[in-house]
Order: sequence, then C-alpha cells, then structure tokens
Amino acid sequence: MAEPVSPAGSIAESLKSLGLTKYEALVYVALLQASGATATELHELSGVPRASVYPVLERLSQKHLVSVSHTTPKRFNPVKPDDAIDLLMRSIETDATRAKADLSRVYAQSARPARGDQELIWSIHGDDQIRTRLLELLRDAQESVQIIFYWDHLKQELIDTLLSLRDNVRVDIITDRFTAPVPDRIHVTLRIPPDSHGITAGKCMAGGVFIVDGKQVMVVMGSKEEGFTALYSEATGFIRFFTMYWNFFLSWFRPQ
Amino acid sequence: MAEPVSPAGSIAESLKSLGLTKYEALVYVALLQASGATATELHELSGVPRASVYPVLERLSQKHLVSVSHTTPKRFNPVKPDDAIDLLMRSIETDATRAKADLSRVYAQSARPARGDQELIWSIHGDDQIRTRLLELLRDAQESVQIIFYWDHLKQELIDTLLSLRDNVRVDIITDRFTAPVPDRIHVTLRIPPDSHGITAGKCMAGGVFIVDGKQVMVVMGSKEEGFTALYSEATGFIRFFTMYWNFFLSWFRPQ
DNA sequence: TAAATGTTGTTATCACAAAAACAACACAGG
DNA sequence: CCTGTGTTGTTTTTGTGATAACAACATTTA
Repeated sequence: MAEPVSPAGSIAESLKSLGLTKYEALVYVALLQASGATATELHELSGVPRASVYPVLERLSQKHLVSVSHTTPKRFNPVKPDDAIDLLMRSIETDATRAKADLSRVYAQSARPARGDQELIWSIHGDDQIRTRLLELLRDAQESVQIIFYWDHLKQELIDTLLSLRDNVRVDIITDRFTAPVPDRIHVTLRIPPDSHGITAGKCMAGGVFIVDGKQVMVVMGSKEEGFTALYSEATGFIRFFTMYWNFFLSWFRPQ
Repeated sequence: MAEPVSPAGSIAESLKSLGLTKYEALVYVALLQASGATATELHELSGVPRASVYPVLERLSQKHLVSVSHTTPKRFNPVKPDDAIDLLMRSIETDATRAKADLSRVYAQSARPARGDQELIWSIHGDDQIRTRLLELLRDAQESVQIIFYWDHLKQELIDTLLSLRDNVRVDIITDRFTAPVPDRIHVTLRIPPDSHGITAGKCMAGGVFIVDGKQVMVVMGSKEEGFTALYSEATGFIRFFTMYWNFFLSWFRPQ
C-alpha cells in the first residue's frame, strides 16, 4: 500500500510552521476529507483523542478555519484550503512586515562602530546568507579579486557581479572548468587539483576562496547535501594563509 | 521616559509568529543593537540568562540569522534584518505553498457528498471568511436575492457581485441608507428600523440578512469592535423565519 | 610563585506552560 | 436500557524558560 507522496504527517509538518499545532493540523486535514463530519468521525479519521477534538475544533474555529453547525451532534465544515492558508499567510505577513520595519529601525539607529572585525574569523551558515555576503563583499572590491572556484552554483550571478566592478579592479580566477563564456575582463587560469587524495572536487564537494583587495577573505566549504559553511575574515594571518594557498594553486598544479 | 512605539517586547511578539522563541527574538534584537557582541554582552542587553544565551545563539546560527566568530570570547554578528525576515518568510512560504498543494489535492479527492446541509445551521467566524462565503453565495443565485442591509462595509463589492448576476435574477434590498448610486437592476427599499429599543443600527451595530432563491440564508451579525459572526443555513425553518423577518421589515417600518 | 578572583563556555537541574493523552460523568435519543 | 455525544477533570509529555554549578583559562594580588 503505497503511501501518498505527502502523507498526513508531512502535511501536518507544513501546517505547524504556519502556527497550527499537531492536533489542529490533523483534525483540519481529516475534516477536508470529510466535510460536515461530527467530532467522533474526526476523532476516528485523525487519530486525535475524542475529548481533544472539541477544544481543537474550538481553536480552529477561532482561527477561522472551520465553521460549526448548531445541531446535536455538532457538525463541522472546513474553510477551503486555499482560503485557509491565504488567511494564515496574511496574518504572518503582517507580522513580518511590522517586524521588518521595527528591526530595520533598531538596526539603523544602533551605532555600529567600525567594528573590530580585523582579528576575527566569522562563521556564516545558510546558502542564501553566504551568497548575499559574498556578492556584497565582491561588489566592494577596489583593487583586486582573487578567486579559487570549485563551486558549481552561482556561476552567472558571480560573473555578473564581477563584471560590474570598476575597470581597474583586477579579477583572477582559478578553476577546473568554466563553462560560461568568459569576458576578457576576467583572467581565468585552469588548474586541476590532485584527485589522488581520495575525494575528487566533483559533485559531492564544492568550495571556493575569495580574496578581495588582499584585505578580506571568504572561504566557502561544503556540499549540496549538508549545506554550506563559509568563513570570513580580515585577520592578517588568515589572509596570508589563503593568499599563499592561492599562489600555491596557481603555481603547483598542472595547467589543463 | 517614553517607550518607543514598538518596544523590544512587541517586536518579540512579531518574531514569535515567524517561528522564533521569546529568547531567540530578544537575543536577536539585542544583537542588532550591538553587532559583534559577546555572549555576556548579549545577556546583559537582552535580559536573557547568560547560560541560555549560548544555546539560543546556536539555534539562531542554525536558522542562519547570526554568524559566529572563532575567537574567545565568541563574538556574534546579526544577519541584516531585511535579509533575516525575508529568509524566514521564504521558508514559511515554501511550507505554505506545499501545504496548499497537498491540501487542495486532499480536498479535491475527497468525495464530498451532496452534503446534508439542509437541516443544519452553520456558524462562520472571521470577516474574510464571511465575506468570501457571502459573495460565493450571492454569485450562485438563480432566481432571487433578498437583502436586509445594515452593514457599512462591503458596499461596492456587494453591488459588483449583484450586478454580475443574470438579468432574470430579482434583487431586492432593504436598507436605511444607500450612499452609492444604485443601478436600476436593484430594487432598493428604504426602511428605518425602530431605534426605540435602545441600540440604534448605527456605527456600533451592523448586520445583514441575505436570502438567496428562497433556499439559502446567511445572517451576518456583529460589530466592528468584536468582529463578526455569520449564520448560514438551508434549513426550512430557518429560511421561513428570516423570510418572514424580511417581509416584516418591508411592511412594518415607516418608509423614509 | 602561589593564592585569589573573574570570565567564558558548558552542563545539569528545576520550574512552568502548552499541548497531548486519558478517564470519568451527565445527558439525550433510540 | 444502551449507545453515543458533549463536557469536565487529571495525568503525562514536551519545549521553553530559568537557576545553579562546574571546568578551563586568564588576570590580579599577596
């Protein structure tokens, strides 16, 4: 008996992040399958204890997700799922925009001193966050950008950003392959890393080193499976290490 | 000392509906005011117990809302609030669309028998839900629409819906005033209800009765303050009662 | 140098509230 | 009578909130 791709449990998970509890989700899903059902029917269909069905439906009613009949036994009708989810989303969006406004105000007001990033190494998690910070970093380049690039994603976005730099910013890229057409602005050097050490820089591995103006370094590590982690630093030791690493790559491995 | 319009507590409320806990919200807000702070500083700024700051920041890091330094003491940096909230919203939206798809499939698949609404009276809560169901109801009118209308909102939307009906559907409205220009299609009768019984049908009260084809009735009650409640029924007794009510209004009160 | 002090990061423990799960009861209708 | 409904409690569980204690390390002080 093949389970549907999204069994009730999975749906419940999605609904929970919209502010519903497990029981609320289960009962609502059950009610969709049996509009006009009684509390007992919903209990049987959803597996929720019968006594719990009543308070749960009360909450769902207050959230405007079900309507209730005035008969005995009480019968219940679900709000159409599209309307229901739009309703929940709208409520969340309201909070989101308010939060965004408030937080931005707080963030802008806070005196952010030219902070002592100089000696620190920062961990950044989350693909989006890494992408944002990376492009931000590259956009601010004044003199040079040095890149070691074994990262499948981000090709086009990266190039676009690099091309938007001022003309006097020198851009060097070391990579194993570069499928996209490469404008003249960007100096590309092909280098194959040694795959003798077990893991090839294939699909399972990805990463990159980005050195900006010889003053800022961002290192991206990870794989598609586990997600990415990035390190960012302006610490001199950190920069020295990865500049050396970059030169090492440039001179050591065989050109393609 | 005047509190800002949105103190930290209020912001925390908004953030909670985006999936953060109280502590996560407090620490994040504190961190916005002091980028690059240490755990102890955040403890002092946010009021969150120092020991709790570490797991909280760990969770925030997993949610990609902060980056962490590798120094001792650890220092933390917030993701910019716009990016952070966009990130949270995108995650929720993903769940929402998946839930919508799944639920719609469930809802469509469920054999919805020509359900025995006939003897039931349904309670509907929530302004949006009431509006949706009401317009839905009116759109399906085949022969006649009878309305008692003491409801300030919904004027234009209501008229638009009524005008979209087929020509042979007779539309009668009883109301105390009708500010909008009334097309010929709609027969409007002005009746002032007795205001002797205490409450006038003024701003504090609002309501309406909608009888469709003499077979479906929706009654909307409530006030702007407490929100609205609606009753819907196809029960013959219910319909008889409100049809009588309608005729009563039409014949009893003095014309304006 | 050695003891005292303070800070950081970590762990364990407890309190508390909401949700989940179960038991019991009054009551209506057949 | 019995069945099923609606309601009321009570217990268990879970996640969060809150406090205390501890080891590791650095700093100060005698």
